[in-house]
Amino acid sequence: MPLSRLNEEQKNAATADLGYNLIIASAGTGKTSTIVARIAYLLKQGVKPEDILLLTFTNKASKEMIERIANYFDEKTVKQIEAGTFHSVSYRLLKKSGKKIVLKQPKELKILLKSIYEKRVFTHIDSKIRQYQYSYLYDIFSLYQNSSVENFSSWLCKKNPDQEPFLDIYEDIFNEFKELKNKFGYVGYNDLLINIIEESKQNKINFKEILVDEYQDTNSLQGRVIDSFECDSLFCVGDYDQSIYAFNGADINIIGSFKQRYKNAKIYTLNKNYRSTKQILSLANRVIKKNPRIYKKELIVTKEHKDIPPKLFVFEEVFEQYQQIAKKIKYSSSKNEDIAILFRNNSSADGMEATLRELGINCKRKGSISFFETKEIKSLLNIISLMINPKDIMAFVNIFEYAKGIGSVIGKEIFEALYKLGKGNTLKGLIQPDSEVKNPFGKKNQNYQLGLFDDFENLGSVARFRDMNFDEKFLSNPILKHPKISKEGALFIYSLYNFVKNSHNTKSPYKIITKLINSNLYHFIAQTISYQRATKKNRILDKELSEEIKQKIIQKAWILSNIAKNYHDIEKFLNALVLGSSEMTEGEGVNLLSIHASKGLEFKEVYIIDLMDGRFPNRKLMSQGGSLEEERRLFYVATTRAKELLYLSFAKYDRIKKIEYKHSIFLEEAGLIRA
DNA sequence: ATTAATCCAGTTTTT
DNA sequence: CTGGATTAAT
Repeated sequence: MPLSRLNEEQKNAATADLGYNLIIASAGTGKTSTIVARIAYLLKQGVKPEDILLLTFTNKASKEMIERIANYFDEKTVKQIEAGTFHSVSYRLLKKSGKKIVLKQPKELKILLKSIYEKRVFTHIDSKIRQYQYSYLYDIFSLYQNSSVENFSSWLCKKNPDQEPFLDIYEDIFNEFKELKNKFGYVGYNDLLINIIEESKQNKINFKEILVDEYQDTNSLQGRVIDSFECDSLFCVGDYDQSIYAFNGADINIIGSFKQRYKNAKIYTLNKNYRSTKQILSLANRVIKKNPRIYKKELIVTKEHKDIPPKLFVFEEVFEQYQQIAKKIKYSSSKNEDIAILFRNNSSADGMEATLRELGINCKRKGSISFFETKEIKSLLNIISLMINPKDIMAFVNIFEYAKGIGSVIGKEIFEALYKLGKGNTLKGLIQPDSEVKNPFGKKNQNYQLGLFDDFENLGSVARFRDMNFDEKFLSNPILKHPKISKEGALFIYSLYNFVKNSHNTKSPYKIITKLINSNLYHFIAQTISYQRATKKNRILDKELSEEIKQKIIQKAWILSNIAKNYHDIEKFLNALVLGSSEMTEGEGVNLLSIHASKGLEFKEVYIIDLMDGRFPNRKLMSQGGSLEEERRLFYVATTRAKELLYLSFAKYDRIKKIEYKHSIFLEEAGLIRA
């Protein structure tokens, strides 16, 4: 049993009585083992698996813990434990209550917000004060939702009184934003949490115990999610010094005030470090000591052997740094998988990766832009989004980017027309238009005063498409009367029509993607993308190259269809991608990670690179509400990832950006450089 | 007025 | 490489 492997303090925590328990677990003290053991203990005590809720920071973390528990219990039992991130658990619970949910990426919701924002006029009384740009406004609103229950205006006013003149406009924008999200059927990350709080108020969701990993990074909204379940037993595990998500509303006071907030709360502390060598730990502690303390911390080292001191490398130039690190890794005796390169900003990753490649070293990186963000995959996903949610105007307009002669304006007009023809369902409007509606383009007749004719000046004649071999039903769709649709545009709509007709009843994600890949619609899109990419600066299309690119595009599409094989429900498939796609990693070999992404992981050999003042600590962020304490915690997290070998490095000059750098202050605090 | 093409600047951390 | 702004073409 997992309990037998624990030390005394871990065992005490894992077998704590039901109630409000907070476990302060410093880096490397066996936090995961303790959670795993706790769950095993609960199951052994007869708690039903479906009454256990495990909340983790990433889906990967919960998967790993569940797998470890699966070593001791049968699969069926383990599978019933409700586990995942706050967001994915909320999604599943909402889904259980039968709601239809279509998740949207923040990036897309920002575009929606932008369209609302641009209709507003900001007048400046004082020319020095400017309104927030839409993107920042979105972020600040998201931060507000995550950290406060008061209304947005007063929250923002407290935070930045300068913005007072715009508060009413902001308020108005977000009201409309909410309306539109409703209208188009969009749900964002925060909405998941807000909705589950509402839901559990109405229908109480019961758990015997809720376990929360990385408790130091919960924010107020997440805290309210926990409280909304009104659970009598909590098992929260965290470390004050590893709180690194303040930008997302994470509030260390949540962990600090645990005792005040919960009756008869008990606090357990794990002090024995099993991960790192003495010298690595004392370096980490020297730095973190500069931060104010809430709980006392005395780490006890258990690893006495192989105590190699951490080493600092200083380079003249950034690129030289990457090269030398790559070289060092090449001749390292550690396996590539046991090595990690950590950095504060993702911008360090590209240069480092390229240099590693040059020496033939493989590396593993988060699959960020690489796969799901490419046009060929995004267009597929947009089409699928539209199939699930025919009200999805953004997916619709994005798809029509690939239709010649149809931009965002005409795209929207077509959408609105189909919306009318299908009584709220654009796909129905396309394949089975309401015959009552003769002219779906009604909006323009609001301009009587301007002397414009109602409707369009001239509805286009459908006769222009007579020679295109469209089927009769399609040809009779009033949508084709839009005067600005060209033959090519009509052909594109026809291919969408055919695809929808053939697959709107298909439920299996794999089948639907297969149909899509084989459709004219996708060929059209793949063709367009490949032409774009094969067209050089001199505007000449390289036919051979475009054919090659097209094949690659189709190959990628097949990869997506393979991923889809793991799902039976198309809606769940799509939402799972939104909830988890950023966690996917690509490749094998040396781990290339941002410090944020390295949370919870450990490696035998760790390199922390680009330790320059300005970059780390990130001065730009600190000026926007970040803090040196938070940056210091980041440094602490980074150093404590290392088990045996820790290397730190920086460069004095960046040739490309032409910036001279000083070393990071943390290197002084660590005693590696004299001030 | 809308779309398509072209050029330029900028790049934080995550669900 | 992308998002945004500017410009040319329909």
